[in-house]
Amino acid sequence: MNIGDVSSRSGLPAKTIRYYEDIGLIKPHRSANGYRCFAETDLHKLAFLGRARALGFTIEDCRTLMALYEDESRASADVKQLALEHLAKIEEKIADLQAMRDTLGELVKGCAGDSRPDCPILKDLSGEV
Amino acid sequence: MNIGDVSSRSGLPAKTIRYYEDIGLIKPHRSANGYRCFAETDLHKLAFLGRARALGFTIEDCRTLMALYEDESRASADVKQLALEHLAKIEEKIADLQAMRDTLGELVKGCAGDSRPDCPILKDLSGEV
DNA sequence: TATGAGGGTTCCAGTCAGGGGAAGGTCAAG
DNA sequence: CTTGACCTTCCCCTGACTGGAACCCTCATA
Repeated sequence: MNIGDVSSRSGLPAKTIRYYEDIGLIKPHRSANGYRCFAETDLHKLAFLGRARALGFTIEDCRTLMALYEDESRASADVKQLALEHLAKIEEKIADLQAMRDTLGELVKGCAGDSRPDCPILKDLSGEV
Repeated sequence: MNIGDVSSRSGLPAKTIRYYEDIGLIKPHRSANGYRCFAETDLHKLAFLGRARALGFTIEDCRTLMALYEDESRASADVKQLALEHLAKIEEKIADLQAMRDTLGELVKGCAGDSRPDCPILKDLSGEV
């Protein structure tokens, strides 16, 4: 397969696939004309990466996950720990964003949103509380 | 005030303050020795920026917000619109993260986390569903 | 007077995960 | 033979800083 085929079959942009080769996540062969030549296993890896990235794992996490996946003697505890750490980061981000949303929501609620200059949002930002 | 003073009084790192000058958000004067020389109004602006950034506004949003703040004839509707758009982005991010959390949470729940290799997390990532 | 600590300055490079686009090689169809 | 769709490498760009090098300024102390 050429890169266009893997791209459409994996859903990943060609740029992303080249980048993943660049950082050593995949190692496709080359055809005589210099084109990348992907096997089914490469496609499988790319799909794996796409799903892991969609769950928010970092590239380095993905590298570790792939290594675990390929290691038949892995302990599921190692996978679970990585997932739990990632889950904790997600929870933290959610909490941060919710705090922003709550504060901002309150400010928006108090703002008339008309043609007058008086505005509690700016008032809060400027520190006049 | 020197940059160290504004840094501790605003809570922003000196690096960040220099960066804000670089991109034109503030324009402190200079002393004879070349040091930045901050007035109270600069400190006030930096505090404004710090609060806006803490609410997740982008730098460009902050630029707009500051301009609105300094424009006495602004309409609060403009501020409110900016805030509402930002709020919508926050909501979207929260929803994305919650979807990740839910999926990942399910996978983690199903993983024994022991010394055996069998792992539903890797199974899901590899597409064997 | 030297010197050392603790400010300050500029500039360059790196972060993360790719995206945009230029310049050029390859291949199948008309 | 040319056109158009692919493919290649290469370099710069993103946001919002952060780290570090190399150098300057000021003051207190030995």
